[in-house]
Amino acid sequence: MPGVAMTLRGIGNEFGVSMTPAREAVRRLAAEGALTMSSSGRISTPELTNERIEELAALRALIEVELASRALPRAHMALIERLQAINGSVAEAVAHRDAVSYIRTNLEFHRTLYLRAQAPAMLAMTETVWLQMGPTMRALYGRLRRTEPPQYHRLIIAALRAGDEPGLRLAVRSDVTMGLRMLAT
Amino acid sequence: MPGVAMTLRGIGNEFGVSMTPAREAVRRLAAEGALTMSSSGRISTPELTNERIEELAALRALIEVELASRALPRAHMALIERLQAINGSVAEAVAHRDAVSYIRTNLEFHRTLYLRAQAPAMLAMTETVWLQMGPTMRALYGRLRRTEPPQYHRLIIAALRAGDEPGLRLAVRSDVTMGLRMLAT
DNA sequence: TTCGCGCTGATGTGATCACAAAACAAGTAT
DNA sequence: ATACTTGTTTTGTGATCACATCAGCGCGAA
Repeated sequence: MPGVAMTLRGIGNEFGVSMTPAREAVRRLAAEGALTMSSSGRISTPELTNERIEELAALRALIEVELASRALPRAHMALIERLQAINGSVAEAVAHRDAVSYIRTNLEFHRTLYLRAQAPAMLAMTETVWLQMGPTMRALYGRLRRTEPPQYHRLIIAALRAGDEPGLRLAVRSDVTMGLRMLAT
Repeated sequence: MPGVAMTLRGIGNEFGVSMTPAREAVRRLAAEGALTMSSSGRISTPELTNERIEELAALRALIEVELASRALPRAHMALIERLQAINGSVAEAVAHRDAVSYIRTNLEFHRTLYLRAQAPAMLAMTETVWLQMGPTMRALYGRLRRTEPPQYHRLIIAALRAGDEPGLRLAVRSDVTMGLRMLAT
């Protein structure tokens, strides 16, 4: 949950290692914004303000639209079929109201598409943004009551199949901003 | 220089500390892409391929244009004058053929503008990109022989003064892509 | 001369410890 | 009842050490 505090010794014990590896993992995650370190070094999951959520959503929209656009010329039939299969898992997670599984499969859908863009630096940046939103997404999707799968995923697949670049950009932008608009209170 | 290897003990000695703080700093920089770690853990500065440079330039163009656009409504006279002063330092660095000073003042110009956007996550992403290009920029600007200061900085300032948002976007995009086009061989 | 092999030195990793600082709790005074 | 203070516990930091592993180098054979 956002704001939860953790200790290095606790993390080390949880994973059966000493403080040293726990420290390195925490410092790295903190550098990526996935964890927050207070001035005195205390560790906690980040609590995002609404402005921060809006900013991260804007970053996602910027970078992921570009990634999708770069992936489009390389998107063959096999990829589209994989995306459809993953989308089935997303729908299943939504039906079961499994927030964690929904987040995982949803991001896998996006990552599978973006991998085709052959742009590792952009993908890494996007995944950093995802990581920063992790606790907040989990907390808010958990209390969310929905049964319909994400509509924009179908639009993304349709645009890929048609080779429609403007349509793809719009679909990805809509999927990202709509998915996050419900996060901001 | 890109590709130069470093050791934890060497870094620790250089800064008068033990291996532990050196390790944490290196791991963090590696997580941000500012350093490269081989599969066996050896540390070196990154050697960027041309594709990587193009990708990072595209990221800069995407995010920095957005940052400039967000800073525009908040750009008052005092900020524009600060930018002009910094631009004078940039011109001075170019005249003295001081590559390091040029990179520093050039980035300070951009950062000063983007700070007004009130978008810390975007600024952090941009600075991460800068960090990744650091060694490459230094190596290639060092051998560069130029005497004229960056032309697009004047365009940025003019667009800010006129409140011209499309012009500002174009000027920033041009400054970023032109400045990096000379990096790709 | 060149390729392969074994060895030695160097390097990163993880554990443990001492220490300082911060957080917490309890007790007391107002 | 509340606020302040003091003592105790917890927590992160940095240093040091043992160890496994890898890179580099020299030696020898084809």
